[in-house]
Amino acid sequence: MDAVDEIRAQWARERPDLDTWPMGIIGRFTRLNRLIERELRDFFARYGMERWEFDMLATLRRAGGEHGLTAGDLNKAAMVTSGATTNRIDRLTAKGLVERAPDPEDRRSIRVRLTPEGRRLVDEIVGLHVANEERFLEILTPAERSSLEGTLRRLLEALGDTSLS
Amino acid sequence: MDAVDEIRAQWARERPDLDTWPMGIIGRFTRLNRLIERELRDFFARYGMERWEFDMLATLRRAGGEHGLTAGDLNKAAMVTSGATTNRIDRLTAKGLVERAPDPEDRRSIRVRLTPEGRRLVDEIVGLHVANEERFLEILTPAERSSLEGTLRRLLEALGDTSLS
DNA sequence: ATTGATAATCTCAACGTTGAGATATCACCA
DNA sequence: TGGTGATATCTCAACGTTGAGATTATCAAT
Repeated sequence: MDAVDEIRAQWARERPDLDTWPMGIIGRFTRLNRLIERELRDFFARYGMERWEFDMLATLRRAGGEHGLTAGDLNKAAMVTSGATTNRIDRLTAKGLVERAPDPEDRRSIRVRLTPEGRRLVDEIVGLHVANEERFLEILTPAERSSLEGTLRRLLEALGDTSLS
Repeated sequence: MDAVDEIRAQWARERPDLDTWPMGIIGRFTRLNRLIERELRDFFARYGMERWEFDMLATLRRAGGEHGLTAGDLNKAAMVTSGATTNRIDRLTAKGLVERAPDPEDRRSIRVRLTPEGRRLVDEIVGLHVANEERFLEILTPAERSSLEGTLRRLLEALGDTSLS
């Protein structure tokens, strides 16, 4: 019996004509996400970071290469508007964690690269971040983890989330 | 192969020492949630509503009773701060969908009640909302749905999401 | 080469939430 | 009964995102 069971019981009492089964899944996605977001925020706060800061550094780090990513790439990865990305690049630049460079292939674009300090920071934290995420999932058996992952992947594919770009 | 598989492949290339399996689940929660949020926003926009408006009306509707809920109850249900709730009650009041009434038992509190128009509106939309949510899940078999729901419930219970209050 | 359409980034006003503080009320106990 | 700490709501300045628009550069086609 969790909060979503309570919500569905309320609906069953007030609107017995409705079958609210989809809330049993989508409502739980929503709540789970909020709880995880809160935990992640607390986690990154311990390192003096906001979540979006880690996300941007991690996006750059895992992309690899010497040339960094364009502002547009970072837009898409973070799923925010271009104004927000400009602002975020400005702030990480002020912190000395990334830097802008001209894009040699397209003068409309810029390249955003990790500084050595930015790279050091993300490499230090990413392992701790994964270990922290493991905490939330440790009550699941290996079989449950694998089944859950497979189901989520199928849902994402069905919704068209098939590519980073 | 979805976006999360790509992300994990990037990490495997750049940091082969890391086992990023938790991202296979938590990363998918995050992305699934964002996609569902976008769909729900579009859905409610078709009825001239924001998602928070429906959520507040639905919270009041399923609670039942004549007396409505206090502002604090609505705070907790929406997981926002009291300032945001004051603002939202103001706006729904201006639209004629809810009304404030004094709380007979506690003069610090207020009671927020659906107006007849608010109740009519939420009763009209909630069925369509559930049908819309079904769309996202229709590719799952009944067995998968039930297994997924059970796993999510266990995760929520483990994270302490056991009550609405 | 020129033109027009498309694309990438930045700018900025408008908007909603946050978080801290103010006010009023309540519950409890000395 | 009066006092103290807790609680409920509202207020408001600060902040970050959005969405539209401006600017500059590129591409496609002639």
